[in-house]
Amino acid sequence: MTMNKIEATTADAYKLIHDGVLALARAERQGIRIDLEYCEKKKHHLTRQINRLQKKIQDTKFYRRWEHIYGAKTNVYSNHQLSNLLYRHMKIEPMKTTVTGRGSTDEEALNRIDVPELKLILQMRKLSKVRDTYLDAFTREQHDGYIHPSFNLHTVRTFRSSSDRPNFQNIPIRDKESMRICRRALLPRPGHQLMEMDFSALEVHIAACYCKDPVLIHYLKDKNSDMHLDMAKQIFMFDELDRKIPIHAVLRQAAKNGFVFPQFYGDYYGNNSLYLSDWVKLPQEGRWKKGMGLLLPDGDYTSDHFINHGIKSFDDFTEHLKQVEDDFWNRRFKAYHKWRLNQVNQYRKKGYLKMFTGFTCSGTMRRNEIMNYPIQGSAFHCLLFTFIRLDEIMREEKWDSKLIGQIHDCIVVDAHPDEIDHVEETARKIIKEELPAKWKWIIIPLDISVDRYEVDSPWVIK
DNA sequence: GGAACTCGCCAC
DNA sequence: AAACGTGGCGAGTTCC
Repeated sequence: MTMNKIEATTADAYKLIHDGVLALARAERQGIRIDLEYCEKKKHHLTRQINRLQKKIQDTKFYRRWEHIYGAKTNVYSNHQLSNLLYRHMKIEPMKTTVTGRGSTDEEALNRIDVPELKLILQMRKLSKVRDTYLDAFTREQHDGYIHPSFNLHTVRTFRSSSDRPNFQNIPIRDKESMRICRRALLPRPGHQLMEMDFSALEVHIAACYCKDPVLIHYLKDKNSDMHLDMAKQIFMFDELDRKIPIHAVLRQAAKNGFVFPQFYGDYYGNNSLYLSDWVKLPQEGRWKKGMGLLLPDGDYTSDHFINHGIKSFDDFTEHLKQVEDDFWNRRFKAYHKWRLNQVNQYRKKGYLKMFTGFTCSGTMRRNEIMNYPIQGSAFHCLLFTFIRLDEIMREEKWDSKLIGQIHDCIVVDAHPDEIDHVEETARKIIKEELPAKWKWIIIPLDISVDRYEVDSPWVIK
């Protein structure tokens, strides 16, 4: 068989890293402006809130029981102590254990225990996370009002990037309150505005480039098709769903986060079943009774709907998802499945994996790692190339706008308002023209979505 | 008193 | 048979 010469070499990979390091170093030197005064004020404010919560906890019977065991060593931040208190002294059955076999005290576990004081502990954890991991890091790492996060290209097994001091790649966004508090601290330069350019579903597009699964390609190319909605129909057994209707969109979201993505990462129906039954608020033991769970599009409760379709318990639901999974890989995405099996076989034969971008993954890998590394790495390399080219053009054309960071599939720009349209156009051109010209293996058009923040306003989503 | 580990939790 | 990929980081704990 003749080699289809679309794959890059190790030398190409080296060049990408070399150019990438330089481009990222320039972004590091620019830095991100922070609102120091806000950070200090907010830290004080959070400290007062945390202290109030701590006092409230210390005023309870629960705390006195804790103190009875640990005396002067009692510490409400100690999960070790909390675990002993709940699972040894109070003899509560742990819902799950940590890797070392202790009863877990994470958010999910605490939420299942009917002790009101645990809500206060969780609230304290959330506030101290924001204060200690983010605001405190910003003020500690800042110099003249700018932080300069490092972007590393030499630390990650998949040849993705990482970021540290401070980590720019894990600033809260999902939780609205944490997002507001942390991102309020990050500002554009005076007269500028922040903008983000996100690749849309980048990893899935790259996965499709690797496996060339016609069904997956169709889902990505055809705007009228919707993979997550189709999976929601199958999982929740509806003939028709419309993503524009809120409750339908909720089921779509559940299918996406509770089935499709985990499956792509190598998860299996057993975990999907736990996640999804929890999502629709149905119990994981016993027979389901009428009137349980969320209200569904057809006006029935989830349990009624499922019972009508022959699913009468959590075990039935798990069995259903087992069939959905089987259909997912052996019918719907059978070419993707075949590619995954082939990846594993190739690795077993050769002892390493080669990415389309020229990188070699070697060392011992588990099955899921084998299937994920090339996709994750190559996806990031699309971003890195775009970042390098933007940086070059920015310097050539002497933009006042500055690249300031990158979050795996998203580029963050501190943009001058007069240039912002041009920045976006330039990025689109790179992605639509240069990238597929450089890498012929990109057989599905990539796209970006752009978010613009207001002039002189922080990085807060309305 | 510091290194290494555990746990939890933030992002993609 | 088993079963979710990649990171960084802070606080608590344990080890030396």
